[in-house]
Amino acid sequence: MPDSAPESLPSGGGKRRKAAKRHTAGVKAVAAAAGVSLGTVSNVLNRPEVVSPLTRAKVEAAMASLGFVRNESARQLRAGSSRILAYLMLDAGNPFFTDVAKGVEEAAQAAGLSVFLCNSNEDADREADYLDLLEQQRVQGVLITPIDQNSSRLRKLPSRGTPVVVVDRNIDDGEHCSVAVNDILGGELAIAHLLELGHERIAYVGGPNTIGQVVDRRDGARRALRKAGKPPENLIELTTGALTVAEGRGAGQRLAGLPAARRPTAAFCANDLLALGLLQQCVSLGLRVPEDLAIVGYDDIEFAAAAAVPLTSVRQPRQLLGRTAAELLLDESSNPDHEHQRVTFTPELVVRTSTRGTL
Amino acid sequence: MPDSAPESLPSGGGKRRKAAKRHTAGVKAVAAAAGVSLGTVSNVLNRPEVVSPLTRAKVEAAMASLGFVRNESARQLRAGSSRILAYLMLDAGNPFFTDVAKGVEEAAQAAGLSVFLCNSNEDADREADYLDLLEQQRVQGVLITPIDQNSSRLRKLPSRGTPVVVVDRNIDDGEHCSVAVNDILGGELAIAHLLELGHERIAYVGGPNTIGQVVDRRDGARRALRKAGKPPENLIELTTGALTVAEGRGAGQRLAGLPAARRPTAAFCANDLLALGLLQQCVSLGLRVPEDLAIVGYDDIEFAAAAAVPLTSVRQPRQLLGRTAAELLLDESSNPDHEHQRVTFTPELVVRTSTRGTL
DNA sequence: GTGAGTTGCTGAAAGGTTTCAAGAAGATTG
DNA sequence: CAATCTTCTTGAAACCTTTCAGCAACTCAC
Repeated sequence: MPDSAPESLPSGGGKRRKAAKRHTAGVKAVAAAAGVSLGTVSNVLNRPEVVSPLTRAKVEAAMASLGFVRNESARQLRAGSSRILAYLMLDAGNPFFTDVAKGVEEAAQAAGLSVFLCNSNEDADREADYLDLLEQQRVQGVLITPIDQNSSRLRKLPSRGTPVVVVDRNIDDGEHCSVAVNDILGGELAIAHLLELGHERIAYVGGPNTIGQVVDRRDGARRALRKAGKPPENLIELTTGALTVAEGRGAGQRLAGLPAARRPTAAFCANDLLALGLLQQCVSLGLRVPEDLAIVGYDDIEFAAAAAVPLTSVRQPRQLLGRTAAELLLDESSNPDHEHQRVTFTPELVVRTSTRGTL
Repeated sequence: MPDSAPESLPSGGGKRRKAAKRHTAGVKAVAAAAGVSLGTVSNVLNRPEVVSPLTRAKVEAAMASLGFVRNESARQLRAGSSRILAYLMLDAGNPFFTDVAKGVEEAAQAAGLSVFLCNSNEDADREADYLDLLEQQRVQGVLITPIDQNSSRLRKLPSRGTPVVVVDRNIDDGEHCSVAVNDILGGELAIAHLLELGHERIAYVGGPNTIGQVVDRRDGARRALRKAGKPPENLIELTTGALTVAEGRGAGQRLAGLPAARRPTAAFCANDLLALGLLQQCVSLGLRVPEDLAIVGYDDIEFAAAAAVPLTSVRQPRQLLGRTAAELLLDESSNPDHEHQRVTFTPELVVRTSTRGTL
């Protein structure tokens, strides 16, 4: 990587303490300092209302002066409950998922919980590692957009007491709730739109096929063709290795390299990152969008509207997706009568210049 | 929010268990099942090489059949160490920070640690809450891009044993390492470029001024003017409430509303999100970029190059920033001779159409 | 066949918190 | 003033793991 070299590593400040030793005072020290018992300190922490204002003040003063920091491991070990939710994301670099995360955070905050974000980065091993870790941490629950929805790990968690809600994917194995958007319908909307504009040869850009969304959107595309009475070969599949801008550029290269006669006149991309990369590459190789190649993306991320050619895209209710998922998770972990649910939202096509041309 | 309503909440699968009780087997149960002692099970977990292959197999079989999941709280309480780093981000929705996070994950993975991402979302209260939480969790260390670099909390953590590295900001209080890019220089580069193109009245779009980067980049801008012998009033400050696309659009609205005579001919934005919003709004209001308004962004996120008008931007070594920060943190928590360092990288101007026009 | 060295396993203690039954002190009632 | 309630506080047990000194059994050399 030809990135900037450090300009200076100079002056820096290795002043104080070296490798700091943990020297935190515990409840015991606080109790001694305040002249009360352990139980009382714990009460100040957990049930302030049962302790008299005077003692409480003493204890709080002691905590402040000793710099007491509650040891959450010990708390959780004894109390058995965690105040943390985790959202294991498919790709933290994709604005779609960070918007979903915002919805999750919103719901968690309302319930007084905190959220840890984990990024599997479309890597099944990392996903598995994180699932193990989160289970060992005994988090209150896990939200996940899985790369591998059939992972045995995924199915095992709930039966061992860690609730799991699957986000942006519908799974019906009776073990978790799931919240999704109808991806088949989304694919259908996209292709129906392109067919209506008169396109015949259409590329589908997406991959890998282990990702459920990629498959569903493609199946929706096929369905649209079928409904329109077109042969399935009219959908040309361009498989990518990931759902990223860089892969989109690669696909653009491949597409633009085809002789004009054989080249599709439109491309439907499994997400907006691919679409933006494809768009960028095609434009820079001299193809006109949408005249030479119409492009439809998926997700309608914020950057889609600001692209070189504003992107037609299939919009999903991102924050709502996250919020709903978190609420289901909270219900599962607090409501003894919880029943697993599958919630499905409906996507919506947003038409912009990349298919329709200037108005 | 006029977002899609649930299409169906039907069929769902409330089949199995309701609110699952935690019924995890512990080391004790495993020991009993395998016919060995607690200590041996622990050895299998932590020092597999000291236990004979035969016993190890028995124990592992017992673990598998009981579905043993190690309780990390107990482990950490006793062993005293956590295998987790946290990166507390300023804005998880900003691709710049997710790229930094990638660098962090890379370095952590190489060291066998996991990363939890937290999003303060430019909210000082949330930042404070997360800092408390992470300290209580006794994470191995905290990486943070602070919204409030003078927070007392921030300074207290290291003295209590939680190493902190400040990312994308230089602080010299002798309490932490920090890794940053020279933002003053970055601002200077941007403005020098605009001056060279002949612009006289230049807007600086950014805010709030509690964020260090916003201030430094502005100061760099001022310095460039001074060096060129221009009066400081030539820099017109447009203060925003956050560094987001939406705020950028708002600023665009304000700019475009000015009479052409008083309107700046160029705008330098504190980050690319603002720049993209500004660009989008200005274009949609009929301004031509760069003819009516030249725009320079900051960060050079992946989407900058794919924008309606490819964006001139100040590039920072994002992943390197994260990787370096994580490495410093690891050094701090493992090397007894650790000395705090301030590492500064050098930014680089990437010129594109938004200032230079078509070539 | 004795003593020293290995190897593998054991059992109790420790880590910091929460919980809970029970006690102490003070207030209220008849 | 005894009896009953309240209001606060207490101390020990429990949560699940890791650690470590020590023990048993075996091997090896002389």
